[in-house]
Formats: sequence, structure tokens, C-alpha cells
Amino acid sequence: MSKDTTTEAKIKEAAKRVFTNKGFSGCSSREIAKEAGMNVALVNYYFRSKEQLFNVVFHTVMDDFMLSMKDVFRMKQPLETKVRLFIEREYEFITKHPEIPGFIVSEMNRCEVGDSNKQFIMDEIAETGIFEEMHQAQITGEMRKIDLFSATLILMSNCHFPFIAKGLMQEIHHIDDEKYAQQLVLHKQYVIEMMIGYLFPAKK
Amino acid sequence: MSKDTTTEAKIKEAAKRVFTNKGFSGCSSREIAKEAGMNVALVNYYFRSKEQLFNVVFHTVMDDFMLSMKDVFRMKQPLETKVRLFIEREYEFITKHPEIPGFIVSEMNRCEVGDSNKQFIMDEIAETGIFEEMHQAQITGEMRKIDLFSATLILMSNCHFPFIAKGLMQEIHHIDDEKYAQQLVLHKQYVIEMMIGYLFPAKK
DNA sequence: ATCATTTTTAAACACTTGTTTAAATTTGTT
DNA sequence: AACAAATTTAAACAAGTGTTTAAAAATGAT
Repeated sequence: MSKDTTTEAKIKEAAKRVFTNKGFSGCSSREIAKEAGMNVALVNYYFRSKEQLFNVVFHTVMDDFMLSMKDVFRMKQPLETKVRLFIEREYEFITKHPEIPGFIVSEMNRCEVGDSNKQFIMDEIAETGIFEEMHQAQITGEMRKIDLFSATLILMSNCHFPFIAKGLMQEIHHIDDEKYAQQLVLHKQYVIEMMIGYLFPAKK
Repeated sequence: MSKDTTTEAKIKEAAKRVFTNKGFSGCSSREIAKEAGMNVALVNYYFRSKEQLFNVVFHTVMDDFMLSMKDVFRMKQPLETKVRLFIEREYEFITKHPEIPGFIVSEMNRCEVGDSNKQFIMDEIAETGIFEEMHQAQITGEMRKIDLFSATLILMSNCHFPFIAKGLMQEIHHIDDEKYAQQLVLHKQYVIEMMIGYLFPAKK
């Protein structure tokens, strides 16, 4: 018996679809209930409030987002390979869920996001040992001596922005969804080349 | 007599402050009126609707955003210098108006944004002649042969994302506003180095 | 089958929202 | 000063919002 057919699960999945596309303020409990095919009172029955439902959804989205990232970081592979794989995985995951980076980023700028949802992201990634590896690689000279903040920001900028700014980029370049997806495949190669070339200069 | 003291101007400026921080759905006409110190009915009197007011504000923000960008592109300078100056100007402008890239990007993803607000951005930038310059530079080998889409996307990713993802990055790295600003100064140097190194490889 | 518990339904509630209305006030024109 | 036009004010309106309530229906336990 699949758990995804329970009322609670239906509401949660519907909420995930609606919240990730429209954000917390951009949709109503009634819209979510309609999306789930349920009565609006059930939002409060199962989740106590719209806010609580949002927190549950946000937590779930973050977990999914980080899960396969952590898998890549735990691999026994050279650091440069791991970074390449990380970028590949980001593009792959987000291509399937293009609304997620924008959702996470904008809701993280909202002060109403409950503190309990501000995951201890760094701790979870640190557990994989990736930061130690980066540190060592900088000592041996394999990796450019650049602070962790900038290293992560460079990677995230080039992996997430292309999806976050889809509307704007389509307007700028007058392209439709299909063409956009094609361009991103090519774009990924360029940014891999650029970032790897910069972060691991010794290979040049 | 400064035009900025008229009722219309006061409402517009207040709306700019509120819309850029909270987006269209995240605030109400009453909130904007309160911010302006005016009665809410005046929103409709002067701008006919909340939607129209938003369109006016969006148009203004886009114009400001692009104005100095175009100034840089029109300069009589070598292309590489122009690109450097462009990046400098982006960081400078957005440091003063950190809410703007996130605002533009997220509202551009909203289907409700009026088509009249989808500026013919490309045309305006093309007028500066920058794209011809880039094309020529690719022919002469000065600039990497990379399609325009990816070139613009690389530049925008590394200039805008650091501001858009402020909340997330602060959470990841446990840093406050002041420290974040400091890190961005350093980060700018890294991304200039990376992007210029990639886009203009002949200089290596 | 009976009863207890849980879930669902639909309406109600109090508040918020964008907009409209009508009257009061201010400004402009002669 | 008189009148017209523009602006401002405050209330009203209709619809939407998150939440609560009470009753009906479904499910679980014996």
C-alpha cells in the first residue's frame, strides 16, 4: 500500500508543487487544497497551519536537494573528479526540478522562514569530508588557494543561476523552453571548463 | 520644486521600496500607501491599479539597471577592459541596490508580468555595439568562441547570484551582513580573474 | 452489530485585499 | 470672490484569506 495515497501525503505533494512554483505568499491554502483534490480545512487538520505545511515542504525539498549532492561528495574519487561530478549532478537534478533553486533562494531571503528550517547545511556537507579534501588540495597546490566561501559561491552561481533566471534569459535572447534546455546542455560544458580550469590550475 | 514631493512620486518611490523587497504578491496596496504616508485610494487614483503601479515601478527599475550598463558598453575601450568595467559596475550598482537582481529575476518568472514590461533588452544593449565587438573579437581570436547566450549567462551568473542568494549563503557560512559585504569584495576579484581568464584566453 | 475514534465536509468566522464611491478639501482659473 | 477642476479622505463594497466549528461520514475496536 503506497503511502502516497493518504490524504496527508496528497496534500503535502500538492503543496510541494504549488509552493515551489509560487512561493509562500504567491498561493493560498485553497489553491493547495484544490491541487490535492481535498477540502481546505484538511490543511489545518493535518498540518495545523499553512505556515507549518510550508515548513514541512521546505524541509523535504532541502533534504532531496542535498541528498545526491552528499552522495557525490562521499565518493572515493579525486577531488577534481568530484567537483566535475557535482556540477553534472546539479545540472541533472535541477533540469528535472527547475523550480527548486529559485524557491530555496527566495524563501531563504524571507524573514518568515522558520529557523528550524535553516538546516545546518554546512554541517551536513562537512560530514562528507569534502572540505577537508579541498583544504588538503590547497596545501598540496592541486587546488587554487581561494576561500571556501568563494569556492562554493562560484560553483553555486554557475549551477543555479541559469535555472533561476530562466524567464529573464528567455526574454533577453528570445528563446523558447526547448531551445533554452538545449542551450543549457552546451552551457554546462563551458562552465565546467571555466570553473575547473580556475579551481584546479595545476592541470593546465 | 522637486518633483519627488508630489503625491504621485511619493507613492511610486514607496512602491519601489516595497515591491523590490517583497515582490508583487508579497505586499499589499495598503502597505505601499502606509510606506508613502498616503491614503490607499490614491494608488488607484494615480496609477489605476496595483498592477499598473507595479508595471511602472518595474519599468523604472529596469531602466536604472540598464542605464550605466549601457554607458560602460559605449566606452571607447578595448573589449576586455569593457568587460572588466562591466563587472565592476555590476558589483558597485548592486551593492547599493542589492534587492534588484532578485526582484527582476523572480518577477520575470511570473507569468503576470505585463508584456509591455518585457523590455526589448537585447535591442537596447545591441545599440551600444557591444555584440559586434564581441563577434569581431571572436573572429580575431581575442575572445573565446563561445555563443552569446553562454557569454552573457556566465557574466550574469557571477555578478547577480551572490546578491540573490545572500540569505542562503549567510546561512551556509554563518556570516552576518557586514562580513558578507567584505567577502563579496574579495569574491569579485576571483570571479573577474576566472571569467576574464576564460573569455579572453589569448592573454594567458 | 455497537460504540468509540478518526477523518471529512461544508459552513461560518474575522480579517485582509484591491477597488470604488461620495463627500470634503484644496487648488486653479477667471 | 465665485466657480470649476483636481486632489484627498474615509467609508463601503465584494471577493479572497487562514482558521475554526460542528455535524456527517468513515474507520477501527470489541
